[in-house]
Amino acid sequence: VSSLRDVAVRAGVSPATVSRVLSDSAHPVRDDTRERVLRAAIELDFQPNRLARALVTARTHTIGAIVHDISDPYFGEIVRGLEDAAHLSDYQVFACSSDRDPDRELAYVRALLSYRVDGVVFAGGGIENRTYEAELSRLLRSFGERGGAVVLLAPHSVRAPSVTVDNRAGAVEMTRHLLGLGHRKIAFVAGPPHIRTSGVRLAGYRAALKEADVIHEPDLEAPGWFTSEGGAKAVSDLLARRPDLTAVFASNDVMAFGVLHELASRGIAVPEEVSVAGFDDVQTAAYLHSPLTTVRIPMYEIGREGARMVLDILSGRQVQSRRLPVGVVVRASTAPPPGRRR
Amino acid sequence: VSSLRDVAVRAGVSPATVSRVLSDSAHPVRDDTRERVLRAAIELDFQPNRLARALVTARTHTIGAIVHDISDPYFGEIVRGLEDAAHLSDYQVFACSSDRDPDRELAYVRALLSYRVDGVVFAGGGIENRTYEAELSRLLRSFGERGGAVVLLAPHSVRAPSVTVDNRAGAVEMTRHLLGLGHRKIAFVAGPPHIRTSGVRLAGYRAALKEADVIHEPDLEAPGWFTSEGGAKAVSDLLARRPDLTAVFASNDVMAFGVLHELASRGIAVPEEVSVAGFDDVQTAAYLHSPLTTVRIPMYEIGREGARMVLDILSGRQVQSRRLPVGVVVRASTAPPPGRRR
DNA sequence: GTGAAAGCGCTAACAA
DNA sequence: TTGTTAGCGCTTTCAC
Repeated sequence: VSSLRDVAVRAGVSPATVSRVLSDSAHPVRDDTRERVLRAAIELDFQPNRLARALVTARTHTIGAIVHDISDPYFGEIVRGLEDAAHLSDYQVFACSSDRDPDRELAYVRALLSYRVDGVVFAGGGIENRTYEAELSRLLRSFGERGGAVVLLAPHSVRAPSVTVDNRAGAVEMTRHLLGLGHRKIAFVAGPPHIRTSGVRLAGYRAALKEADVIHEPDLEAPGWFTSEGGAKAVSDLLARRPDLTAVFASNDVMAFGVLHELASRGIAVPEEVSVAGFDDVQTAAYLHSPLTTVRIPMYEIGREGARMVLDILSGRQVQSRRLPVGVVVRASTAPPPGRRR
Repeated sequence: VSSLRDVAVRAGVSPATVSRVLSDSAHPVRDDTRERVLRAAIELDFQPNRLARALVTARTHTIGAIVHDISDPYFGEIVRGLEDAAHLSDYQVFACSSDRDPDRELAYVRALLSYRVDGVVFAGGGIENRTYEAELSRLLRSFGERGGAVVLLAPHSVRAPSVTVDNRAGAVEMTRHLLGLGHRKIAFVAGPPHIRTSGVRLAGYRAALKEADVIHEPDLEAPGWFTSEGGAKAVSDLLARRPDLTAVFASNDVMAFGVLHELASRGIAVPEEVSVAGFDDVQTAAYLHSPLTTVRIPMYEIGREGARMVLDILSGRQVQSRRLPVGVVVRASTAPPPGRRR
């Protein structure tokens, strides 16, 4: 528990000199002095207090990441990417799970600002809620004014540079894939209604149907809340009102898992009787019994680029929002509908 | 970007008074003074600087969590539990993914200590490596001396209070389950050899075999590194040398996913031809086509209890290591071996 | 019940 | 090249 002062005393120099050596400043220090300082620091097992440093430099070397749920593999991957890139530049990340609750999210943002994080990254789709959006943009405005970096990794009401994918295009592409296989009764399992990403993916599905002149049938849509349980529930509701469906497009993989499970437990064969598609390409998606056809989102890269963008902003570099590619990965869970099989 | 000083000026009081009001200290403050301070704080949108506070109180209200990989659902769940419990007491958590690399882990620990976290939680099994273990215990000793709390959530060389499960018993129980079904050629897919948890689970498997007087055959064991890819690789190696195996016990679920995938791609039916068991009961385990029989580890609770334990230590309460229950969850992936079927 | 002053551990002018 | 000084924003004695 020694301080820089102790090191100074032991090395027989002033605290300033120690600081210069240990924070390798541009200020010149004679080589043998440097040596002595270094030796003293090692002997005392000195660990600089980053709080004290941050207090004067106004840089904490920390990034806050707001995610919906860190235990959701989608966010796990993103945070891992963030963390790895941050670590390379000696940054630490605070991950905060808001559970898509506006109040909890705001509370976390306030806490992060109190800790004077250098950057805040929003990994999940923004919550659609007037007061939340107003309050958040107010908080972030003052954060930005004092030099904080804000980066978005999904559709959001806040205006800030982003690293995103074209969710709409991904949904369009997957829907086309299913249409191309001959499906016409394609059900859609949506995310939570108040999350922007949900709406964007849904819009892509609808657009692709329209483009193909397939009538849009509202009773083929059901919310699945981006959870496995929700996906299972959704498909059982869908089956109840539309036993004629031949494909289910779950707008994230975790829901697709629930869908697959529910179908299996009803003895419905995938893809022979019903095709199932997901979205995200979460790690385990490829390892299912019937490997999941899905839209691949480069989550790790999104996180990594997000962290890099934060660091770029902080070092005054100009940044531009980026779009990372998405693409359908066809695996075994989709096939032509029963009638059409050759 | 206002400071406590600004609030003081606006409220017409001294900084000390503002501090007393805002950090609700025991020190008495007249009600109307308090009012004025509160109002001024709101008007200025004051956000206390927690770094400055931490510098004087020597408490940062942060906990560092060392995990092997935050994108692994096992750790995702634990971190979520940690985070939720920490959040309730206004604590934030830093999650650090070490990739089971001793150097990276030590680097993270040093960084956390530099940030003066109040507690460090080791979520993953300890790495077996002399220098690592020595250096780590040295770091943690001084950390403990200055009031830091250390809690372990898995087998570890470091000595500290822990929240763990009986990994050995879990492995024993699962092996017995398989033996009970009539299996005798039970393969075991192990975790990374240098991680303590791997060894403990392996020991449980071996002990159960011995107990049942089944000869222990080393060629029925293969390392799977706690990853899906590793699991897939392991089972294909196992199959090559032991085509007679009738069950595979993967010592974590993620590896079991790889095992299931590999078997499926070879057209081997689960559980009809080969039974598969996992360990952990990760979220998606229940949602597979053939829901996985596994040893349930209460990950969320482990994390939650871990955070509580840290907080207890910090508030000077006496803590005792805890054991949380484990138990086999029988699902569809296990059944009697082919010959024995009635 | 309130304020003045010192100081947490560090960095950054400014002098020397 | 080194040291002295001031101060980051807060809490906490100690007076009053």
